[in-house]
Amino acid sequence: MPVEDRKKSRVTLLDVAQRAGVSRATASLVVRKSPLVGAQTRARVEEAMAALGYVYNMGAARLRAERSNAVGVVVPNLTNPFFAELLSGIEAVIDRAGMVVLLVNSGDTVERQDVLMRRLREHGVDGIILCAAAGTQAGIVQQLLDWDLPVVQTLRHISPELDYAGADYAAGMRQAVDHLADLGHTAISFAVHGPVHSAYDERIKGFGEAMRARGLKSDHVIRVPDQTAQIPQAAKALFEASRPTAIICFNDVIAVGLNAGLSDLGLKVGKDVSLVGFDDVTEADIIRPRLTSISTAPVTIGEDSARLLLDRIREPQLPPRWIIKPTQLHVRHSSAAAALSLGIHKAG
Amino acid sequence: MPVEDRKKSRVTLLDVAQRAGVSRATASLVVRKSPLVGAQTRARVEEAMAALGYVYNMGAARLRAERSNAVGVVVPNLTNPFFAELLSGIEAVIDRAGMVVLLVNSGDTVERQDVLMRRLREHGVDGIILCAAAGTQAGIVQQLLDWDLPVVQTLRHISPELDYAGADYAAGMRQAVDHLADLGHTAISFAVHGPVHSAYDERIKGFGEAMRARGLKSDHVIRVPDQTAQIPQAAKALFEASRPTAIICFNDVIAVGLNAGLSDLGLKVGKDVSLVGFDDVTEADIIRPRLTSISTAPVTIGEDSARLLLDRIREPQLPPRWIIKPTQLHVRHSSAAAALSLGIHKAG
DNA sequence: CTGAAAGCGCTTACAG
DNA sequence: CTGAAAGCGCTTACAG
Repeated sequence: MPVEDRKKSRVTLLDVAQRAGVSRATASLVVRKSPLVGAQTRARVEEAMAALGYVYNMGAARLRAERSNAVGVVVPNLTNPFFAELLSGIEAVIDRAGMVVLLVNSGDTVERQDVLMRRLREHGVDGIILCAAAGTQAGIVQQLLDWDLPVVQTLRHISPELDYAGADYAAGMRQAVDHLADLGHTAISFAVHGPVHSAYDERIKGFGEAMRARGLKSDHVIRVPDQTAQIPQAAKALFEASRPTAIICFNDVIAVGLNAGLSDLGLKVGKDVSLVGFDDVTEADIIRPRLTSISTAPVTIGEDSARLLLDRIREPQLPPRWIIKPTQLHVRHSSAAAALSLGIHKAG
Repeated sequence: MPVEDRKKSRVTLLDVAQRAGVSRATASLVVRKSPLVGAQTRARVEEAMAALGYVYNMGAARLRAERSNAVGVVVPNLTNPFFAELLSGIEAVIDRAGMVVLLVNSGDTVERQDVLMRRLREHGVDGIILCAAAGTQAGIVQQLLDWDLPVVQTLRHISPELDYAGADYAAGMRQAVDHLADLGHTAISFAVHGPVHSAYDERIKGFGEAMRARGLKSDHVIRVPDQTAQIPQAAKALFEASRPTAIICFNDVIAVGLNAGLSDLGLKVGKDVSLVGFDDVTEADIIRPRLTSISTAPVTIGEDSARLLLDRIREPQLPPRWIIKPTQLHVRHSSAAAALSLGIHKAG
């Protein structure tokens, strides 16, 4: 038959009901797996669905039931492998719940984020997992409440009133500092980059407090380029600025870049200078020297945030919950005792 | 007012129309930016929408109009940075079209893929971008035609009847082989892993043909572990098997892993042995030695596949189109003249 | 456990 | 350019 006719003849729940000899309401109950329907009735309906090639129409269901089985996920960036892992955790949990992820990328700008949040809302998502763009104002929370839309914050938080899943970044910095201080390092720099947000602040603050707690100077915080490709070149200036014997990195992207840059300068990482990364991405174990890093388990954070959202959709009145996972120090070969690191002064 | 009431009082197009003093149809035309509406009428309606906090209900629109402004994207894997880049390209184009991405992860199994394709269909997506799970049968195409659902294949193809966006993998292998042969290498191995699909076959075939074209033996194809963390350990066996002076890698993940494994064996990559990667991910330039690699531009492929899908949604009767991008050789420091590579025999 | 009726919020012809 | 009516496919009470 012609295409027109095929389109017209889309099979509906009524068709299924008629073929099965039941009412539309009963067919609807079968689709939704209600226990109210008897076994043989259910079987007849299911057979009819199969025979007719019935496709459930979420759109129609959503219109009546105010439930879309879709959640929005707003990330600031897709190419950073860290966010890909986060997304992977989110997707797995949402998928298991029989729901679907609407993915949007804010590019870390609040304007785009605003447009995209509206778009998600128009699409009727049941809730949103938000890794807020840098600069997002806490005022957004009021808007979200007005919208009556469940939201959980992930990795970055902007308000105590909203659920949050993240890692204990300050504790992670403490682990990094203590590890290096225990190895005898005193001149420790912190290499950072990227936009400023809660996770940034917590790391900066964590670094400062941990350094001071060990009686060390905490003012060696140095920004390196945001562009991955340019990070290696930043190694030189970083040294000339403060002559560190050890460097803690804001993330593993920086660590990998500086590892290259230091080697370009003729320095042996893990001998002349120690390097500690942050995030512990898969790669940390397969670069040389193997990278000592603080793991923040992005997949787990993704799973946590998805579970928080599912709970909140189910029970909107729940008080805000924060799941903050401890970080873990993975010692590998890029960090070593300070005595061995003195060789760095050759580099000047 | 209580929450119940707020929910009830969801503002609809009718509310907007009444406040603006027009009919619902007119308000609908304004929402859809129809040119049929006069400027001052439009202004009145828009003002009413703003005043009332109107939110367009895609679900209702879709029910009537059979258009969801959402496309499904099926990937086999999210944690591989390569797919994240692909996704990034797709998302950018779909976003620019005012549409939204439904993201699902098949885990590279056809069973999951089947479930997820159905789910996307129930959600009423306007089309699907499919990076088919390994083992997907060409029979799926008939199902897709029955479903009347626009689909474009990306990175991997299973049928000539469907649109496809990818890279010329065979040509890429030729570039890699020619580059190494030009440097005087004759004992060249090909390190592969992962599931078997069209892109896999094309690379294997491309390697074999290119080697034979240069009069070289093409049987040194060696599988390394799929698990990234285990790749470095595979370097030793790889050598004992065939004593290559150069290795071409199926992708950069393998190249980075072997780079580490070779260095663990005391071999200098780019001197004792040459290494050529495939994909040219960002990282290729920031590991040491810098990795010679064949770029396949995943972001561009993502953009291409999204554009193909948008075109097909607009014009379903278009003949199938294939966009196959040329690859590019990026020579860096991991590949060098063969004479320098003889030192490898020390490793035995 | 099942049926008849109403309605979710929009768009689509069809008149004017 | 605008209005009144019908209907997309489902679910929700309400009776039985």
